[in-house]
Parts: sequence; C-alpha cells; structure tokens
Amino acid sequence: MAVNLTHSMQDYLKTIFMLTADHTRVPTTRIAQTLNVQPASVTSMIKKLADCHLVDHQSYHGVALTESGRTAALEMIRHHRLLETYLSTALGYDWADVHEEADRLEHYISEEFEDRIASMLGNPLYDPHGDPIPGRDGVLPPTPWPCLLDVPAPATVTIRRVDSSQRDALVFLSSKGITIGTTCTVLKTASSYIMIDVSSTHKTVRLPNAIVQRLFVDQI
Amino acid sequence: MAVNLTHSMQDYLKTIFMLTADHTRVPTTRIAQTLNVQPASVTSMIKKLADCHLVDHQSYHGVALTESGRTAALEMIRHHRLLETYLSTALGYDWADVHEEADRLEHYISEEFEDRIASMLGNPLYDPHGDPIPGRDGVLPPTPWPCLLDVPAPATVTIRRVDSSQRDALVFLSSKGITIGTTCTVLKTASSYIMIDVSSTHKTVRLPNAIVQRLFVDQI
DNA sequence: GCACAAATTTAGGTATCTCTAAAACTGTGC
DNA sequence: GCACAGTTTTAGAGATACCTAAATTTGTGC
Repeated sequence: MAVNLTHSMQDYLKTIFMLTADHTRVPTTRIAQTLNVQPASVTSMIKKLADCHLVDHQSYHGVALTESGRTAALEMIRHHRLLETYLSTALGYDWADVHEEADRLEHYISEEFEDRIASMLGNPLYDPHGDPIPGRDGVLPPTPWPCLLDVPAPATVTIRRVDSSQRDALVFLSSKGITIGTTCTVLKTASSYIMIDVSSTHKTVRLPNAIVQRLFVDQI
Repeated sequence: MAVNLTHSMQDYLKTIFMLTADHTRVPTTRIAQTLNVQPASVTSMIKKLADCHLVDHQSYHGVALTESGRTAALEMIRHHRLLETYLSTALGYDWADVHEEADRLEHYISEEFEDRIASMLGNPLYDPHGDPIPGRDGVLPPTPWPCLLDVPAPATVTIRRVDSSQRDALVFLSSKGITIGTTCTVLKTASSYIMIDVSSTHKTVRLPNAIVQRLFVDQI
C-alpha cells in the first residue's frame, strides 16, 4: 500500500488528477498528450500504478485515481503550487515562468523545504495563477469563480484565477496589465471576443475567446 | 564536446573534483565509496565520461578531470554551494541540514534560479561552511586558512571554514556555539585533542583531533 | 449486426545506471 | 622475479521508463 513513488509515477498521478474533471475517467490518449509520451508508454505505467492500487484501470475504458492515488497527487500539486508561489513572491519570477521551474523541482524538495516556504509565505491558499493550494491535509481551498465567458456585459469583475496551461496566454495577459486581482469592466460581448476596460491602466483591451475562457472572475 | 550531462554524470564529475586534492589522480574505489556504488559501476561510468572527454582515464591508474570536466564540475559545485547558502540564509536551515537538500536540488535548478538566488544573496563568495563558491566564470575564491591542527597554542583564531563532510561534526560544533566567524583562543594542545575558549560563550571546550582537523582558521 | 476508424494494449527493443561474479592487472614482499 | 593481496575491469543481468510496430478492442455508421 505505502509505496515509494518514482518521479514518473508522481508525474502520471498529478496529470491524471488534473485531467479528472467532474469524476470522469481519463483516457490513455489524454495522458499521453499531456505528458508528451506515446500511448503505449502510458498503458505500461498505468499498469504499474494499478499494481500499487493508486489508480483504477479498466482496460480500454480509461483510468481514475483511487483515494491513495488522489492523496499522492495532491501532495505533488501542493509542492508544485507552493513552489510557483515561492518563485513568484520571493524570487521575483514572472508568472509565465514559474511553471517550468516548479515542474522540475517539485519532485525533489523535502517536507522540510515545503514547510519552510509555506510558512514563509504565510500558508497561502492560492498560487500566482489563482489555483488552489492543497493543505497538508489534502484539502483544496474553494474556487467558486465563474468563467468570464459566462458573464454577460455590462459587468465589472475582479480576476481571481487564470488557466495557466498555455504560457502564451499568461504572457499576453501580463503584457496588457491583467493579473490576479485586476479589476475590469466588460464593455461588449461578441461571438468570438469581448472588449474590456482594465481599471488599473484605463485601457480598453480586446480579449479573444481563447483567452476569455481561461479567466475566472468575481462579479462586483 | 558539448554534451548533455545526465544527473549521474554530474554527480560523478562533482565527486571526482572534490576528491582531487593537489593534482593527484582519483582511484576508482574512492569514487565508489563516496557515491555508495560498486567499483564496477564506477568503471563503466568513467568510461562514459572519458568518451565525452570529461575525464582522462588510464586503466588501473585512476581518473582525472579534463578542463571541460572541471568546468562542468565547478558549475555543479556552484549550484550546490549557492543552494546551501540560500537554504541557510533565506530559509533558516541549520548548517548541518543544508547539504542533503542541496545535493538533491542542485541538478534541477535553472540558470535563472541560480542567478536569482545569487544576486538575492549578494553574490556570496563562501557558503555556510566557509567553502568557496565558484563564480559563473568558474573561478574559486581563495581559501588561505591553515588547519587549526597546525596552529600552536597559545593563539587566538577566527573560524573561517569547516570541513562539512561529516554531519556529526557540524552538529557537535554548533552545539558548542562554534560556527563560521566564531573567535576562540587555543589554551592547550595535547596529542589527541585541544582545549579552546569560545569567546562568544565564554566557555572552555575540549575538541578531539577528529574535529580539530576539520577546522580552518585565521590567526589574529 | 457488421465493417471500419480510432483508441488501447501487447510484444519486443533501446538507453541509462546499477548490481554480482569472475577475470585481469598492479605493485609489494620476499 | 614471482606469488599474492588488493584493485580494477569485464561480462552478464536487472530495473525503470521510454519507443515503434503489430494486435486487439471499442463503438459508430450504415
């Protein structure tokens, strides 16, 4: 039951967790795409994870995390998001650059390191992209914010979370002065974009839907 | 020539550098002991390093770093010692605990991470044990301090460097209030120990030679 | 229900780094 | 100058995690 997880097993568990939206099973191909490996490699790793009772695998019908798999995944995600927060807050990294560094380091930091950066940061609940940081107990802080795509104009909103999976989107947003906590007013909703006014810069910005669907906001 | 070094290759190069005192060649067995692997494993890795022109290997007569091997080793040592300094200074680690954490992380930090912690620390020249931190150019700051074993009583000295290879010695020294910068007076030199007075604590401490030989000092 | 495309798994192979056991070499002691 | 102990290398094998290519399974379209 209590297994020593290899670096790769941790990566797979984390990936499966992130791809598990609303209790659906995750197909092999999705994991392969996300990790940039061949589907055949995923199958063999999944077999190994299933042997350790970390995932439930039904041949040809995808995979889901077990309770212990979920716990292990959340521990990696805690490492990752604490590192992102630390790199951003303490070392001045740009929010577009924290992911890559954290992805490498998350496998190698000790519990002591984790504790020290967590308490130095004041045990933050959210990372620089607004993603929730699991507690040591594995509990995820809430993320109740709706997608900006679903907010009808006119509306004034505060950015709470950004889907960080596309680096380009992060670079684009910060070039427009948009980050977590930024307040904007939605001026117009078109079919493929929206127009917003960014309150801190007093500029009007056109956001294509590809970006809008990555923003999650508080309505004011 | 410009090769992608694996994690293991980096470990071997660093080890060979550290075992290379005064231009002697390093025997296979010493490397094996230091890295906790079998001599046969060392031989095969050495072969690989020699293929990449990182070491000069003469069968049955040990190994020495080439110029490019030395450069690569110094880069790892820079990572390691900057990390040790950072863990100690910025995260409050005890000097006995920095080594293990740095040893894992040193392989995975980026040049950006290195640069950021270095400048945050003010580009330090020495790590928490007084070991010199190579510059980005590979130049090692000087370590001119004689071993305390060679300093005759009576003498007043400042601790400048501690051989950090034995964790126990570090724990012992800090328990006695002795660290880098501590000033002591040598009261008596016996054959297997010395007696010193630690100026900050006003206490007399008996140091066995096993410890004394690990201390390097400035005479005042 | 059957054919077919897409998804998935199996089979077999590569690379890295390790191990044990056996063979080869070195240099010292006589 | 030779035997022998200790060191080092070679040979062969295991673990991890990846790959490609070939088989298998699934479920949709007709």
